[in-house]
Amino acid sequence: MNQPQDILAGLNTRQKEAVVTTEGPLLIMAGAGSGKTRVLTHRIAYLIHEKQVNPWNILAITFTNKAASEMKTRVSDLVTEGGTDVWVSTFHSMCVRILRREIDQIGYSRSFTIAAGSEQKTLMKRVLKTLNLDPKKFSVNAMLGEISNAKNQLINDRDYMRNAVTYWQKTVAKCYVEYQSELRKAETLDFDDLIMLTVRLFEENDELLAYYQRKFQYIHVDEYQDTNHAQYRLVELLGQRFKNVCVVGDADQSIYGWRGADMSNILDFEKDYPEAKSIFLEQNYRSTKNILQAANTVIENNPNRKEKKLWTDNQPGDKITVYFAGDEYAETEYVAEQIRSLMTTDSTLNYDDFAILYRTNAMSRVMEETLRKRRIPFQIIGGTGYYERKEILDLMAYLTLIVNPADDLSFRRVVNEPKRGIGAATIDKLTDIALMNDVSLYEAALQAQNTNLSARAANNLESFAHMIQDFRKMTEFVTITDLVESILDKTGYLDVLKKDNTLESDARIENLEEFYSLTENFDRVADEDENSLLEFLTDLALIAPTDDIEEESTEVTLMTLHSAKGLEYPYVFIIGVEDTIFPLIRQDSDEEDLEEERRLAYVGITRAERKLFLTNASSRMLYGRRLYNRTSPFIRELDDEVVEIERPTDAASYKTGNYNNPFKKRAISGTPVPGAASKSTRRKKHHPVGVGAEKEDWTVGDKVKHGKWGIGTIIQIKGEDKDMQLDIAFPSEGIKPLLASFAPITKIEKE
DNA sequence: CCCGAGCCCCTTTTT
DNA sequence: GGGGCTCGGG
Repeated sequence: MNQPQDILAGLNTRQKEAVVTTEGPLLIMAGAGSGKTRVLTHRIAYLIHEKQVNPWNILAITFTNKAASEMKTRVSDLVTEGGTDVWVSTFHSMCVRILRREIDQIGYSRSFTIAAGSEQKTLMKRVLKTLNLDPKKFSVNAMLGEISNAKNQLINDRDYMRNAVTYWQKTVAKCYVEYQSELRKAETLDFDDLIMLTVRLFEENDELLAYYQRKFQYIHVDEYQDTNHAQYRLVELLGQRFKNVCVVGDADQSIYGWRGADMSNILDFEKDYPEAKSIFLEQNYRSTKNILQAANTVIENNPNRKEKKLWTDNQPGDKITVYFAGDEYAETEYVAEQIRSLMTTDSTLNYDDFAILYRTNAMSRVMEETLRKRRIPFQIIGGTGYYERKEILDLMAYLTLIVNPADDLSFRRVVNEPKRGIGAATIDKLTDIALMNDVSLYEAALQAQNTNLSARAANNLESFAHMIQDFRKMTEFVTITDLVESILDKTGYLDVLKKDNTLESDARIENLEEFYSLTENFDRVADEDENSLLEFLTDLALIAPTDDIEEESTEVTLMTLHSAKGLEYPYVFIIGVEDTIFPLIRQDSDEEDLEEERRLAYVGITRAERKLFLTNASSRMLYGRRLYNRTSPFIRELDDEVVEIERPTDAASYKTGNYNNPFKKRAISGTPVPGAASKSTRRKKHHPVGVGAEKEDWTVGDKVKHGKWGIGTIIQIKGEDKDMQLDIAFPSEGIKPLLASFAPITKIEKE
């Protein structure tokens, strides 16, 4: 079986070439569905089998943990032994693994914990407060975003401070320094620290770097188009010695720019590695000709793009169905009905042959409702899900504090949860005490008796700290499942919920019980010798939404377009394909953002194997507001010949249907045909109400001045009062849909 | 110190 | 539409 010819069997010429080109830098430009995972796994197998490379000298970096474990399995299937010794992991997991061994060299504890999402926010909120900053001017999100960007650029807090020029930068710098020092004190790293500190570790320690360079003789990076600068640098450092760096990716699928991903990493690979070979995989094995043509014509609208054309030997297949619904309910009904009727027609189909994709998580709710009503089983991937629930976060904070008592973030979260008479005033005092003695809150609490705290408060704190101490001792000899059970019991957490006896508390109890399936799974495979609690928490922190997709389930899968990257389904629905929603346009969106949105559309379209549906609604409720959106330009960009349009047959819903024919060509790209606005929204009296620009009396044709984009013309008015939306054409920016109550605009008086 | 009511905010995508 | 936060009363 395991002969080299088997390893190359079934690969096309280009794929074979990519597999056997093992020495030196290699760029594999792999279009969607061109079999790149196959190439990567076969290449690794080939290295082991044919080139006698030790599995442990091979590194492969994937985008998600799931992709990593799949790759491991597939490599193991191809080689006789050693498949599991290959390092296959995500950047973040790899860095954790390295840091757990080495981070003490740069002064951190090796049992550091990881702060994700909501924890970072909580911390940043406190930072803003301590620095007395107006949260209206400096939002937690903006601040964290800026710091994340800096870290992705390998700029640490001190460098940032040194280089800060503007008031905004100087303020960010202060926050960055404070944020970092809090994390540091808590022996906690955020996601970006994992990469940045690993790079720092290597840059400051030649011997250590040399060790890992010798270890990783063959390096593979998948989804290279979505690497950021820090990750780029990490690969560069590791690959310097052997230069056997093989990167795989597709610039057209670069969709993580907002997260610091830098497409030029892949575009400039040949410059960075002058001796690099490039191989292009352009034959698609996944989709029908029509689907590919749709994908190709859409992506061709991106001006800044390297020419590339996917082709396939597959059948032309069905046309793309574009459906115009009246509102979001009609839209989801249509999707549900299609699934039902397709399954009736073709009995070989299963629910898991269908995926429903959307631009924002918020859009899953109506879809969810409809599917539930129609009794179609489904799973939702990602979103504000399980791991963001209060009770789960509380429980995880307990576990984190137990394993890392220095973690003040977790301490704060659970010290009075459930209520045990330790209020804000007490915590403030304790914080001062801890600060003065240079100890953690936990340590300060252990000795609360010897302080000026009231006897009652001190007692409460001490018994809390002792309880944590006891849990800490337990970890040495009980499973995580037992530990969790003990926490929920001894802290009284479960009791409080039980006594509450409301629908909500029942749900929380259920969620906590679900947590046991995680711990039990982990306990089953846990290594006796390792600090398994720490490992358990690390795994949870690094989990990606798609890691949770149930392979065996027979359910329809709902997820964002981002989450769908790398996946494929016979039938794909993309819902909410409307202007300003997909592409998602925000007030500061620019041309580059639009191109990334288009790449996202490309990713979405190419997920479909057999049949693609694009749906939209002429009116939809979003974030408590009813929006009236035009059809997405992406629909307009499709070739007429690969599309068939469907509209509601039911007269009632047709009434609210989208009157705008998306294929009616526009005078100038982005400028609507005169009269295209529906009658109901065009000429309405807008009475001055509210506080923003909606209190003005606007008419189509009015000239306005925008704070950022200068002078523009109103071309359409939708909704009224606080829901008023103005479409304004700016000479340099094109058309921007603005929510009047937020828009920084003023009317220009006629001269 | 706790809890509830009302107010306010926001509202993209995720390792 | 919904969740987090503040403020005021007990």
